[in-house]
Amino acid sequence: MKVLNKSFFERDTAEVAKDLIGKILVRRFGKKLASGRIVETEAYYGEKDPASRAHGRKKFRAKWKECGKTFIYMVHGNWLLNITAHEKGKVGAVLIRALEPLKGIELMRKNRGTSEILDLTNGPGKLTQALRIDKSLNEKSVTSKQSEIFIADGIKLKISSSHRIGVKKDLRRKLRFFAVDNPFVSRKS
DNA sequence: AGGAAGATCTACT
DNA sequence: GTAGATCTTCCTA
Repeated sequence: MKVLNKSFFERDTAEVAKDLIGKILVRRFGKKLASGRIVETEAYYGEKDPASRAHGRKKFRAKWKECGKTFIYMVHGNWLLNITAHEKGKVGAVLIRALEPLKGIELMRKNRGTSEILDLTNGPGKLTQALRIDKSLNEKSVTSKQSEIFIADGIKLKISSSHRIGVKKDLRRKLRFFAVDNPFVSRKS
């Protein structure tokens, strides 16, 4: 299993978001691993993006400086998982919106309290529940196999794009990317 | 103290 | 498929 290195994340945020489709998100529990294929992402920019957490907030902009790190925060009672990714001198992060469960499915079932596989990780708040991701994993590097959370190379999937979901003030650009015809994508269009 | 935030679940038409 | 309650942390007053 090949782990993505830091340079992968040091590119334009939307490019990284698109390229993350088909990659494998791995969660380490000591020696045990749980994993899922990334099938849906969204790109968030900094000051020019009104929907971004970094918008108008110096504190976050400073934290986003380094690429390839987790950025986790709570919205409506759900933890959402982002990975910082941007070109040098810019600001941006990629939100992981949905996974296709690969390993550790039993564990995910337990964490989610449902046996329905399609319902385990088909949403940003759901996948963090399934993989037990919360604030304690904030600002961890995802570029090392030893990390509690990291991203490995995967396969190429057919990708489509759309506008972001749930944001009040979206940009004109389409910044959501998802795998075509994958049942784990949270929404069709 | 109050409200907003990248959502989810349930209960209906 | 839509509508409403509820979820928990952080930011602003």
